[in-house]
Order: sequence, then C-alpha cells, then structure tokens
Amino acid sequence: MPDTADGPPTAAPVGAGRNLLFLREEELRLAQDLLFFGYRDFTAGADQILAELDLGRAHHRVLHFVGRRPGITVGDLLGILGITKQSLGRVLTPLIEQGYVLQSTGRNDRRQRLLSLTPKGEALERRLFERQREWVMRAYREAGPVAVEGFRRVMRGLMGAEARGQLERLEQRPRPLPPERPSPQIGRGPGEPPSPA
Amino acid sequence: MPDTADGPPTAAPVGAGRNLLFLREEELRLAQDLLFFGYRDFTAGADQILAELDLGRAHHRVLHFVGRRPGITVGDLLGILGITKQSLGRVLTPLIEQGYVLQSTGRNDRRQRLLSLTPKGEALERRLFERQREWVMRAYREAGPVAVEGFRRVMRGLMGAEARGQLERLEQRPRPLPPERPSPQIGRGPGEPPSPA
DNA sequence: GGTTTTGGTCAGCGTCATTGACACATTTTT
DNA sequence: AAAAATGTGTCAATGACGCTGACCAAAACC
Repeated sequence: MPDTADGPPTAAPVGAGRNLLFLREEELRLAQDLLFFGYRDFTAGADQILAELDLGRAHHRVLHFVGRRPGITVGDLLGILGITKQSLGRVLTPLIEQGYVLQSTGRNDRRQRLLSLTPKGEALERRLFERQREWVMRAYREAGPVAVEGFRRVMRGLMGAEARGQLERLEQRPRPLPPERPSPQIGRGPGEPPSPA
Repeated sequence: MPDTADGPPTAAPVGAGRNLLFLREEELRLAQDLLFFGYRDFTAGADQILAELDLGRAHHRVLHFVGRRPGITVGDLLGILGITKQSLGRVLTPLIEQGYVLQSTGRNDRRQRLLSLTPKGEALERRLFERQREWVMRAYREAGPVAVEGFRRVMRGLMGAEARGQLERLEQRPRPLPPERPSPQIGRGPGEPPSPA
C-alpha cells in the first residue's frame, strides 16, 4: 500500500478521484489478505493440539460453544454453528463417546439434550483456549487498546445480522451453569453401563 | 459480558485482580467468537457466487492471489497458500482448463510456469471482489476510520512471521504485469490449438 | 388422538486438504 | 559431459468436514 492508512493520499492531487478509488480497492484487497492470513494463523495453534488428539477444528468449535454456554440444547448449538444436524452428529457423537461432552435430558422439555463439558472436556477446551489466548494477547499488546476496540468494531460489522444476534445472546448469559448433578444422564460415553431404565 | 468493552470493570474494587482476569478471559473468548462469526460471514457472499459456478473457496484464493500478483510462479503461490502441490493442482488445473488462468513459461527459468488471469478470470475475480468489497465497506463505514486502522493492526498481529513477510511482498509489487503477449504459452485451456512450436 | 417439535441415524455425495511416490524438463554444479 | 538440484505435474490413497434425503422415536402441544 502506497499510503499508510486512512488519510487522503499523499500523492499528486491530479487524478485524485481515480487515485482514491485505487486506494479504496487496494485497501479492500488488503482486508481480504489480512482476514485470510490472520484467520489461518489464529487457528493454527489450536489445530496443532487437536491433530495430536485426532480431533479437528469442528470439534473445537463444539467444545468452545458448549463451554461458553453449558446446558445448551442441540438445536441452539446447530443454530450457532450454522451446520446441519448430521454434520454436528459426526463431531458431537465422538466427543460424547470419548468423554469430552456430557448429555443430560432437559428438565422442562425431556426431548432436549442439554450439552455440557465434562472435566476432561473442560481441560481440553482450556488447553486450546490458552493456546489461542497467548496468540491473541500478543496481537492485542502489539496493537494497543485503541486498536483492539477498532478490531472489535470492524469484526462485528463483518458479521451478518443473524450472527450478531447470536453473539449478543452468547454475551448475555455468560455461564448459565448446567444441572449440578446431571441427573438423568443419557447412555453412551465411557461412564456407567446403560442404566437399567 | 458484564462490562461493555475496555474500561476498568465498574464492579466493586474488591477482588479486582480476579475480576480483571475474568475480564481478560471474556475479552479473549469474545475475540474467538468475533473471528469465527466474522470470517464465516465475510466469505459467505463469495461462496454463494462460487457455488453457482461449481467452484469453491480454494479456487477463489487462487484467483485472488494470482490476480494480485500476475506472473507469480507455482512455487510462490504454494508458499502463500500454505498447501501442497497436489492440493493446488486440483484447483489450478480446472481453472486453467476452464480458461480462468493462463500459464506461460518463465523467461529466465523455463521450468517455471508463470500464472496470470485471463480476461474471463479477471472478470470472475472482480465479481467476487465486488461482493466482498461491499460487505467490508459496510463494516468499515459503520466502524469508522480509526477502528479500521485498529482492525488492521490487530489482524497483522494475528499473522505469523511468515505470513507477515508474504503480505509485505504482496503489498510491495502491487501488479508486476505479466508478459504482454504470453508468448510461449502452454497447452491446455480452451485457447488456440497447440502452436506449431 | 393427531400433529409438531426435538433429536438421532443411515446412506451417499462433494470439496479441500493430506502423504508418498514417481516422471519430466530444465538449470546448476561438479 | 555427467550428476545433482529445482520446478512442476500426476497417480493413488486417505481424512476432515460439510451437504441432502429419508426415516424413526420420544415428548410435547392442541
């Protein structure tokens, strides 16, 4: 980029219109690049940990959002992730079987499966979080608080209306704590043998 | 999030240490959410166009970076994308066959295949670009110039050292124009029949 | 009792990435 | 001139992660 940032181009005022347009275009191509490289490297650290455990990014997303909202229903999780039931099943089922995620039946609506993290799941989620935390903290420190606020504003703007609503909801109930003892638990997982229900 | 953004917590100063830590954690979890939702919705528009043409995001990335640096070699492109030769081949070959990308042999090193966009490729790249441009412009306008600068700083910080170098190189030579007439072109593609060498 | 909602599952498909091995032309080195 | 290194293409197999369509069961709603 010829100029650093936002101000008017320091170049000749002749053909400024075209120049402005050019800058706009370069600015936006830069945004594309930044998002591509930035997102890729942001996820790289966690991906590495996941690979060791034969898990993928999709598993991480489930751990993340279940951790963020324990007791979330399958339907809500589907809405947040924006994938199909079948796709979720392929990552959720192994997570349950391997004891990372716990299912319990809903108190009000017994059809619902409320999801929460087991201690093992919390540990893994935290490990992944710490890895990304370091990475983001570095970027935040280098950029400074004002930049961080700007980053947030732009990223919010990049989200669609639906995602903004979901994010709001996520921020509201930070941790609605799951059932203390996930009493009417559901089969599967390495836990007790299928209850004689 | 209990508090809005950056300022110190408005809550009681008692246990401020813990509270600050908590805020840090929530701040960083928010960053994860923002990156997930933001990147997803950022790419959604282009993905839609691509789907109509039976192309994928990987094809877009090739179009983008070849358009950004016409005459790029296969090796350099591999370095930027961070994928393997085989993976690139699977998207690049169709793009060449369908007349989006042009290959020409290197002038200095005739082993090299210099890649550039055909008019058809440029048109598609532009169409995809315009879609994302609108989306990003909206976010930029809503957030304001200061925020945009902050966004850039943070995104740069999220990139690894390698990616920063690549981005620098991309910004330096904005458009090193390909061979005027891509003389020693290479077979394939819907172009002329194999020149009588 | 009938309908809707919530969730699970089977079967098949597409995209985008991987590894490993090999082939070929060209350039560089010895 | 022979050997080694480089740049690229390609075959085969694999895995992760999305999709659609179909169908089933339990619970809730009316």
